[in-house]
Amino acid sequence: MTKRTADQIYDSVLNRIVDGDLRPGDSLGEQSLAAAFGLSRTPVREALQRLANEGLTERGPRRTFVVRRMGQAELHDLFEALGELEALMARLAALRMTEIERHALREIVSDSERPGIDYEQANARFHEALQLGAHNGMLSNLLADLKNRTMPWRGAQFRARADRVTSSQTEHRAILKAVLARDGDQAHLQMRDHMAASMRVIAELIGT
Amino acid sequence: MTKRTADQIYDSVLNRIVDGDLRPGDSLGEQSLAAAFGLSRTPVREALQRLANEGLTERGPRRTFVVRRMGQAELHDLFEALGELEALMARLAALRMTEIERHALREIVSDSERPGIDYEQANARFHEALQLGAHNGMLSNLLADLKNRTMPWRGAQFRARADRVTSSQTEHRAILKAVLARDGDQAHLQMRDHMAASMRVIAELIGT
DNA sequence: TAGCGGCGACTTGTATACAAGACATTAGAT
DNA sequence: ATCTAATGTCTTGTATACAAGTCGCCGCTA
Repeated sequence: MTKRTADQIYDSVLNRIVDGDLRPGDSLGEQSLAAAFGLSRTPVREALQRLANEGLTERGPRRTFVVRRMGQAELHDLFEALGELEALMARLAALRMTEIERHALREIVSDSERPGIDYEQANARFHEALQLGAHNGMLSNLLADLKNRTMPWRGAQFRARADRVTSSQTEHRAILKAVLARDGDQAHLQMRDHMAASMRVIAELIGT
Repeated sequence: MTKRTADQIYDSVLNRIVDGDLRPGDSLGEQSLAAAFGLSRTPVREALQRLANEGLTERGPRRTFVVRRMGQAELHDLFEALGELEALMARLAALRMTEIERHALREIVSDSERPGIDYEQANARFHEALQLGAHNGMLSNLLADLKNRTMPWRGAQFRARADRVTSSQTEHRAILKAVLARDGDQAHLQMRDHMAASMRVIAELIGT
């Protein structure tokens, strides 16, 4: 598995944004980054363009790339769209999942309630299972893209989920029940509420 | 407005895909394109990467870019997601549009029913007005992205709309009515139906 | 003949050099 | 003093050269 240096730069810059090492508004000069990585500007440019296409950076003063500034309004807009798409995903999963997929989903929810489990990981598996069950590749791509855009708030997401483990589990159970019952409307509704609740907690943490 | 050559290449390749000049599966070699445009590989690379990020190309045999193959399944998946987001947009517009925006939307619908109007353009204006009224920048970005992905079927879209002008106008009126009544649920529903009907006609045209 | 290994052509990946544009600063004119 | 225009510097945009990887092909071997 040969790794292209452009990908390494991409990962590194992304991590620095997530960790708060690079703050919104910070300028990302090509040559300074190239020097920092000991590489040429070419792969740096490629990485920055990818980040811009994914909405994490934007063009600044001299057409430089800067870390995108995102506040409460952007967070709200993002979750409004993300919530709707996740709700669609849940509806499709309820209607289209195979028996095997339904069984796997039930297992995942059961596992996630065992004490001592890494809930962050369990949550990810739950959403992935639904995504697979929705049988819509385009939707999966979109969701991956939008989740990428939540990266700058990853810290807040993590803290929020820690506080919300119990209620989040309850909501997951409600979604699971609707999916197993093949009730698309109910799955849609429950997922919308689930995402809205998540956003509210994150927004509170950000606001402070 | 200075035009970067990379943008020109992007536009040109995109148009060639839309026009069917470049067909799905065709290989897009960097140096052959560079030679064709009389430019160097650098801006060509940038353009191809943008196209790949927007889902119009994908990686092929020797890590070359090839025009992405998209059939009925992809069209279905795409419109499933696009329809849901447009429906969300309509709902938000119904709830959030200002009086000025509502008035503008009404004007646009009225204009679109005048004989001899360019319906393609009127339709675009209708959707743009709703987009503005939804007051969600992230959603606008997503919609722009998804509409870009429908470009390969632009010919079919055009023909479909020509056949559907009358029914499409009726649907637009229904959406307008719901939006003016601030009935979010109804706007959502009507827009979903509108998009589903559009997709059906396009799918038929493709199938032949 | 089937399988395997190396050679070779062609592709993308990366580095470096040069061109061009944008912005800040400053000197000059009114 | 203020507005304007030129200029210098720093940035990105583009071109070219070189490195490295991938795939097909041919010959060799068992």
